[in-house]
Amino acid sequence: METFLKIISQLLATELEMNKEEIYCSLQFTPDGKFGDIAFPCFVLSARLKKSPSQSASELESKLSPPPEITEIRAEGPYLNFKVKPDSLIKEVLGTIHREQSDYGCSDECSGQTVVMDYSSPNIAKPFGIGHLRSTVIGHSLIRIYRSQGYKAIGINHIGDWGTQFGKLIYAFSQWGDSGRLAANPIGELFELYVRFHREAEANPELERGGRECFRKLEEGDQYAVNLWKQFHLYSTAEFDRVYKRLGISFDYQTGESFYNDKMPGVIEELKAKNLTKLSQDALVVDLEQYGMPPCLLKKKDEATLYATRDLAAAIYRFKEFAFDKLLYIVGAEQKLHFQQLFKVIELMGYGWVANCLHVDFGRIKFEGEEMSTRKGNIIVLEEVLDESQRLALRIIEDKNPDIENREQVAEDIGLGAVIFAQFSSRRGKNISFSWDEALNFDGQTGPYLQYTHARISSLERKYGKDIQANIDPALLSDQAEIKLCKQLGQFPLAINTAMRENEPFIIACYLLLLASEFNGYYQRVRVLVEDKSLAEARMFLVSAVRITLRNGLYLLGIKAPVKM
RNA sequence: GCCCCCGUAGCUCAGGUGGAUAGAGCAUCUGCCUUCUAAGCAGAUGGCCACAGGUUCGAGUCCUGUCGGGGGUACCA
Repeated sequence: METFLKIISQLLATELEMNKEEIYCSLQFTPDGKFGDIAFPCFVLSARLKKSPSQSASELESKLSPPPEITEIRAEGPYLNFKVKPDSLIKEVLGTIHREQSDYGCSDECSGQTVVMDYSSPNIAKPFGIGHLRSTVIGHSLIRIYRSQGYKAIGINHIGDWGTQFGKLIYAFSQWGDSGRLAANPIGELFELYVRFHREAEANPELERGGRECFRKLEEGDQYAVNLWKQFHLYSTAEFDRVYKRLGISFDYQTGESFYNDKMPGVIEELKAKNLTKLSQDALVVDLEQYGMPPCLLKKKDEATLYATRDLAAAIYRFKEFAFDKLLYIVGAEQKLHFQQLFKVIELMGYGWVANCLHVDFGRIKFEGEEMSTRKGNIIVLEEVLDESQRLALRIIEDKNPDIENREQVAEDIGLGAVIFAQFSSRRGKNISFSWDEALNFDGQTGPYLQYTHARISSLERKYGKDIQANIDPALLSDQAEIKLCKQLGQFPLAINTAMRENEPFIIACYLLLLASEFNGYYQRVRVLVEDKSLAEARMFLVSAVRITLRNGLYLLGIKAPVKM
């Protein structure tokens, strides 16, 4: 599709003596094919030519003569619309897809650049809750999206394994813990201790003091505290690994907060040397009052560090280590202020690269309207959701396609598809309210809908049983729906690019739903495997391109595309 | 109190930098499986885009205010 945009922008650039890139960017796809395929909005011309947009459009219409790939140039009000010759469209788009296969949509536009992403970041000693799902799947998807555009993408799981909460846990364990119970059911036991600590702390504030004291000891290297912490860590990462394996996610680095322990003193020294710190209420802070923000706390009055200290050390370390062109934090919107403070401090330290740091925020997940709180113990364990989703998928498979081989695996793929896709069902800024009904819905705008579409086309390919021919006669694909599908297919690279620029995998999810919906409408109405050999060949060429694109898109979202379901 | 985000169909959400008739899905109702997987398709119902002003040729989109919801606001992350 870019081919045609380039041809048109070249044509207009020559005629108007304007910048080609500028025109290229302003071109848009028409709403519904009624007005041709590609539109040039003439609003920008009114100031230049001192004419109304619609006047400019109609003048351009009479001046321009269409190149061979364009059948029609027409002014419609303020828009100048171009109609692409169907033959060219079909050959160009479908040809590209079949040639590039799983690379369709990829580009080397950003090769040579490095992006570092901080995502997932669950806390040890707690179950992997549904609250951490968003960061995990958005980050994973963005890694794949950036890589598809040529970036070297480095994924870091910034595990929450340091901080006051572990002091609390060590304290709780020292009071009520039991090694036997811990070994038998580590996460369950730790979770109970955590909840109990917060419950009892409400009546007895002494506990909070004990927790803080334990964290300070931990930071000082106290043997008892460190040993316990190591155990918690080991148990937790084993649990996380199980979840990540299931989701098909791996990280380049699993360097949690504790990794930056030995890097904090140097950063604090640097801040002091740059005269940025001061003592306020016995705590070591960077004052940000003149920037309208509360101070950034580096050390508590008991000398213990805070997460801002660790994030600061982490950012500086990452730049030294990876010399990134971009650093993304896939972290909930409630930490917005924290990142503003963090970035401001880095800026004050004189590091220009802070301009390339971005907090990619997202809304909360609420459970059927209720706030979820780890402290109070009402948490939805991700594995339970995945289990339930798989179970439901299995039930449907047994009902609809009982003879399928390895049904457990297919059910797992579908179940995961539903849960993961649900995370992309709205722009990331929105809060998501989790409900079992919606999470386990396989109808309509869902992952299984896309997977089902993919499986049906795969089934067609099996029935067809031959290799897809590339030298089809484009004139055989003359149905309006066929042209429309080609246009939609041609916009896939653009969708990926937009998704990357906006750090918004949702864009791809939307694109795929539209593609699948257009395909399903076509498939319902038009028979693909017809008697006429060359017609069947041509339709398979189209339909198979849809499958390739669906699979590539699902891959970018981190969702599997089974060939049967 | 102050700062940030949000308010579009009964519900969940789309509507890239203002621009061509406000769109999907779910739910409800009606059709479509002797032909490529009905996890599908076609259709119907459903909207003073929270409210009030303003900017302009043009506002769901931008500005101000009001109301309603969410988040943040120094020793949690």
